Amino acid sequence: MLELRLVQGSLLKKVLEAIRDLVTDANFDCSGTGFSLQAMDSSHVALVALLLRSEGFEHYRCDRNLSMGMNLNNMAKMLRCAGNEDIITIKADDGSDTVTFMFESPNQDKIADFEMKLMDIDSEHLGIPDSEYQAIVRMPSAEFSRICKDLSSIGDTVIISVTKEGVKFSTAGDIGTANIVCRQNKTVDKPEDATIIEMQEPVSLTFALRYMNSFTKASPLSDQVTISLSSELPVVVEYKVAEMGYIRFYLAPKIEEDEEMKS
Amino acid sequence: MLELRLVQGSLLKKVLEAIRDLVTDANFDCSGTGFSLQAMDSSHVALVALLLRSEGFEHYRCDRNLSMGMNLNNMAKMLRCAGNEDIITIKADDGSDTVTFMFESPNQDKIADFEMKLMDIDSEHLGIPDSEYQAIVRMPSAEFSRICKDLSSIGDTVIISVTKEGVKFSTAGDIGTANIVCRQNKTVDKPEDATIIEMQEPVSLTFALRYMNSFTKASPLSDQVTISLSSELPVVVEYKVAEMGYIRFYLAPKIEEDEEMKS
DNA sequence: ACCTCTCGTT
DNA sequence: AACGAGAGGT
Repeated sequence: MLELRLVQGSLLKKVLEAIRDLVTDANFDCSGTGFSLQAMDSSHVALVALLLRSEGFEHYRCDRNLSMGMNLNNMAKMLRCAGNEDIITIKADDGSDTVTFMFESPNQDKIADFEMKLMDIDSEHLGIPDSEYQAIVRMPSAEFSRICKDLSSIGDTVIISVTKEGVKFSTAGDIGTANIVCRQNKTVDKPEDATIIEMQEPVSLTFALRYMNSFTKASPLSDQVTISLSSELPVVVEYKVAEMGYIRFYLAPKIEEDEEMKS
Repeated sequence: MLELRLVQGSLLKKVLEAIRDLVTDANFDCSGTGFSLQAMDSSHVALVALLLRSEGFEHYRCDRNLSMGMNLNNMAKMLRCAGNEDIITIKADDGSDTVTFMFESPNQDKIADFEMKLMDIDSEHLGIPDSEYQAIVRMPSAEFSRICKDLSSIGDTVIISVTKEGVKFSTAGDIGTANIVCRQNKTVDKPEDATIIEMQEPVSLTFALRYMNSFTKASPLSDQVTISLSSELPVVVEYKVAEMGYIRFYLAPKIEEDEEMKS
């Protein structure tokens, strides 16, 4: 028996909007720790890891670990039927092949329940080691989103270069080139406007903008985004989910063309 | 000679937006009583009945009964040219094959007149008897609209079930099922938020969501909608037009599948 | 915070 | 033409 009651239901709605265009089917894993998901995108290039800790739920009952395979498009369709102020409860009976989403309007006048079929999905759950990163950039998520969107109208890839003064996003395409530099800025009126760079050593890596633009769909979840970079490691683009956990996107850097030739 | 002056011209604009995707051509009937329309939708499944009483007009002159056939898309095109604050006057000369819409801006600085060709439309005018209904639900029009829209992302039909505690909207589709229950609620801060159920006996009927979603285009006309249900009778979905009359939509229930087989 | 309106997109 | 996203207003 599973029963997870989330007062701020809009969080779950946003989580699904954030990952549904990257991942079509995935297993949600429930344990005492929380409600989590790990999945590769459909082209097996990027990885999404979601964690919503049990303490973030008003009520969290999970009698035994459960892995529920869901079609994220169908799940998103149902969650779109919840109001932004609704309380969302996720329910599943042991051994059942369905999951129920219950939506309660703030004044309790409207109660909706949506039942969805589960599916069998085989997925290897990767252990993701905690790594040290050469550079960690924290910046406003809206700004990062705007930059990726803007650059993708010029080129297909973005080179992210971090020095301790700032972070530079560069691209090149048929019509020209573009560079956007964001300076570190800690002394800002509102903390959510800050751009903070923690750098061990300069780093410069190249990524496909297509995936970056998918990642930024998570922007509504958090005012800030954290970008963790190291040579040889996938970049981690992380959005906090208020008081509950995070969504992390992993993407391997593009190898420089000359190195690509060597291999 | 016909001359109808409507101070709150936006009402007529909204009326047209409400019915133009259901009905393409229709006769507007003018008499001493008022300005009215009755038409089947293009697939002859739903019926629209509009009444704007003569008392609702600032000036109402209708020398003799007149039936004016109009293309509602063209009429809507013209009315869209009126500002929301404009006073609209509808004029027609006896025997003329055109109608004129005159728009006066609130400060009288702008006066526009649009002349539109009338068309011959043969329509049988049905007498619609006043019936007793097993259940009448009054609820916020925006909520009804949202429910129909949400359910149509899951299934094609809605089952509306009324008990004295509340009204339930249900659907089923490939990806799952959905039930939305609205409780009766008379004791609400604002009367337009109330949900009121007058029930003689429980009733449960099935309707095509496609039409319901067309009906809800009339939501801008009124904060509340009235849904009148009886077995064997078409549902009536009614929106009041402020101080003037109403738009009513009629739709026959779907017959249960097993009964359909018999026939 | 919610809703409306406008704009851009499919 | 209809829908969805974004911005601005209440």
